[in-house]
Parts: sequence; C-alpha cells; structure tokens
Amino acid sequence: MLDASISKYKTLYKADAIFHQGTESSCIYAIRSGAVRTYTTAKNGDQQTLGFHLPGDILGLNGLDNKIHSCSGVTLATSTICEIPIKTLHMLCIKMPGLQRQLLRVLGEEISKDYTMLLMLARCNADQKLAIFFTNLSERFGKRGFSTREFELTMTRSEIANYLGLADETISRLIARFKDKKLIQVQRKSIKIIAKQRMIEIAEGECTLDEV
Amino acid sequence: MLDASISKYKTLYKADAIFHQGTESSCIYAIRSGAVRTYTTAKNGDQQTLGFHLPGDILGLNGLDNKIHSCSGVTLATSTICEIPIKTLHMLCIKMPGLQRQLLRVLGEEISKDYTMLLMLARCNADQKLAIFFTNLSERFGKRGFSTREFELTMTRSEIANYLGLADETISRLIARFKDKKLIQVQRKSIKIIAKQRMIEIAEGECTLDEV
DNA sequence: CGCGTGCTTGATCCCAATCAAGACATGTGG
DNA sequence: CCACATGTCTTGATTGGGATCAAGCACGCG
Repeated sequence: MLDASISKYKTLYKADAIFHQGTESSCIYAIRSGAVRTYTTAKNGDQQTLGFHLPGDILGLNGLDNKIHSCSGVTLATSTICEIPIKTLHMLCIKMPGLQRQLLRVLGEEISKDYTMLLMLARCNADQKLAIFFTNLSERFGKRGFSTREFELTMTRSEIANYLGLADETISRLIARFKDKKLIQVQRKSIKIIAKQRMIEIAEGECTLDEV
Repeated sequence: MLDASISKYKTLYKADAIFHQGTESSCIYAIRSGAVRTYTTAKNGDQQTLGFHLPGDILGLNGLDNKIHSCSGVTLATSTICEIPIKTLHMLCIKMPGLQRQLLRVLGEEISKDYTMLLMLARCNADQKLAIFFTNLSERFGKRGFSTREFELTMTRSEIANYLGLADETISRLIARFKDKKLIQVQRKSIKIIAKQRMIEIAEGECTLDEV
C-alpha cells in the first residue's frame, strides 16, 4: 500500500541492527527481502525473541506516536529494508483517508498475534511449541508464494529456543524426535515437512509426540 | 478524554461477560469502576488470562477496524462500564484531530505491555512471576490514587495462576512463602506489601526468595 | 589446516506440575 | 439456625518435563 509513495531502500547484511529498543522511533520499517528477528531486552540484560519476520512484514508500528521503540530489530540474513519516516506516514494519512484505519488494523493484528503467543508460552509443552513454530512458519511461507513443505531456517537453534522459551538443547532434541517420528526431514537448516496434518494435531494438543 | 462526549454507562455484576472472543467488535469499553479480567481461548478450549484491568483502562481497542474481538472480557466484581461504539469513535476522530493519534499511542502501549508479558512468561521463574504481579498491581493502584501498600485482590488464586502460567497450588505455596519471608501480610484476598524494595529485587531477578 | 561457532547427545538435577486430602468460607434450603 | 453442599484455598507427597552441566561432533571460514 505504501510502496508507491516511498522508495528509500536500504541493504543490510546479516546481524545488522535495524532499530534499537529504547531509542526514539522515527521510522517504521517494511521488509522487502531477507529476514528479521525482533526481541525485547529486560533490565537484567536477558532477551526474549518476539518474532521472526519475513518480506512484507512491517516493523516498528508500536512506536507510532513519536515515541520509543519497545523492541529491537536485527537482520538474520542480507535484507533490504524500506524505511518510512513517521512524519511522512502522518502526512500520508491526511492524503489517504483509508491509511490511518489500515494502521489501526495492522496494530490490532499485532496484538492478536501477541495474544496467541502468550497462550502458547503459558500453556503449551515443548512438543507443541515446536510444532506450532513449524506450522506457523510454513503457513507464512505459503502466503508469500513459497513452498509450505520445504524451507530454509534463517535463524539458529538457539534463537528458536529463545523464541519458544526453551533451552537450546531441548530444541536439538525435539528436532531429532520430530525427525525420528517421520514428521520432518532435516538437514541442518533445511526443513521438509512430511506429515503436515500430524504436526497440526500435535500443535493443537490433539495428540502427543510419542503417540505418533 | 472521551468522558465528555459519551455517557452510556452500564452496570454489570460479578462474572458478567462484557464481550466475547470471536464476536464482531462494535464497541470499545472503558472501565469506570470495578475490575475486569480479559482472556483468550484456544481451539482446545483452554484459556489464558491476558490481564486484570482497573478503572480508567480501555478494552477492546484491538478490534478497531470493525473486526473481531480477539479476547473476551469478564467482570471480577460489580463494575460500571462505559461502551463507546466504534462508529462514534471514528466520527469523533474526525472532529478531534488528536484523538486518532491517541488511539495509536494507546495501542502501542498495549503492544509494549504484551512484550513485557511475553518476556515474563518465557524467562521468569515462579518467584519472579509472583513478585512482578504484586509489584505491577501495586503500581497500578498507586496511579489511580489508591494505596500501593495495601489492597484487595479481586481475582482468585486460580486466576492469578492462569495469568502467570503456573498451577493453582504453586500460587498458594508462593504466597505462603512470601508471607514467611515477611515480604507481605496476607489475609485471604487482602494483601499488604511490607518489603517493597525486596519484592522489586526478586521481580528483577537480583536476588532469590530464599536469600531473603 | 586449525579454529570457532553452532549443533548434537548423554547424564543428572531441580522446579513446578500433578495427585490427593483436608480446611475454611460462603451460600442454600429445610 | 443448622446441616449440607460448593467453591476456594492450603498443605503434603510424589512425579516428571525440561534445564543444566558436560563432552564431543560437524561444518564453514580465515
């Protein structure tokens, strides 16, 4: 929607920071290509990954009122990012009456997503968490026209672990078990989902991993 | 901010539903008095409490674009709720140019709050969670002009447990330990915080409960 | 080639869940 | 006013899922 109006692209390389928690938020960021991880940092320094973001996603929306970024964003691979100054955005909103509502909608969707995430962290066991992770990722790749069955992970095991509130070793073990149970094929970062339906059942707690 | 413009109040009694997840969201809700619990429900039926809300809080903002409620709200006690139709809200936005930005700001704050909650659920142990819970509640009472040291819990132990991603029994045990360690005084639902600073230290992981 | 980072695997431990029972408060109908 | 039911909370005993500790492995890169 914004593409036509703005075209300030920026190429970033793996592990480059896009924006930092605590700094003034002057832009929102649209991912054009690549992948991004967002995370919050607690006072004591430990961080929680909030999400992995793909092309088409918009970041930094929650600091819209010229406020402060409540999370940080970092690239997981070479990426092109489109920066849209919030000032520009506000001006555009005047020109395009529908835009402001769209922003409200996107923010609302972000909140819904957070709710789902809260539910997952609080109520799901490790098996479910990983199944949910793979299922979501697969779905999101699909929406972008990529294969839902085969994809490359851009993030490390450790980052997945952090995202799901688990230990690194647990992720390793789980991936191994998913492989043993013929739910997926794995080769380092490349994942092939074999038993999609089963995966969904595990994600939703309808069956357990060792029942498979 | 909206008070002047609208005055459709409604009195609800304990355990009354205000809005339901999955239904069309036609209103936002401002709490005038009482207390409200919001929660999401998963497909399999289990629910996750998202927050406990006090007078002055606004609920239902995330369905602004005439969409669907992504959580449910239920009163914890007799409450007066002010309903503001989203249509009215959109009209008001045209009259009052600052309002739309305010809405964006409130939504942004909600997202920041969710991030904090994600971090808590994923990274904190049970002691920290309860300390965070008490500290936050205390702070929020303070902002509303009530005592930060003494207050009544409107929710059950079980609801606290659900909110923090713990078992009911764990909450009972923790409250007992907090009492033993002279951090709080308890009498059923009435809480008095004795060692505020210690509580904060525990919340932030700077010290453990049995060091106290 | 050698080093470092990321990943895997094994052994052990511990925090919080679960199971179980009882205590206390509140409400309800006789 | 009491007997009883019900929901809430507490406390104890036991279990178990995932964390932690500790090596070793595999790949990529200078």
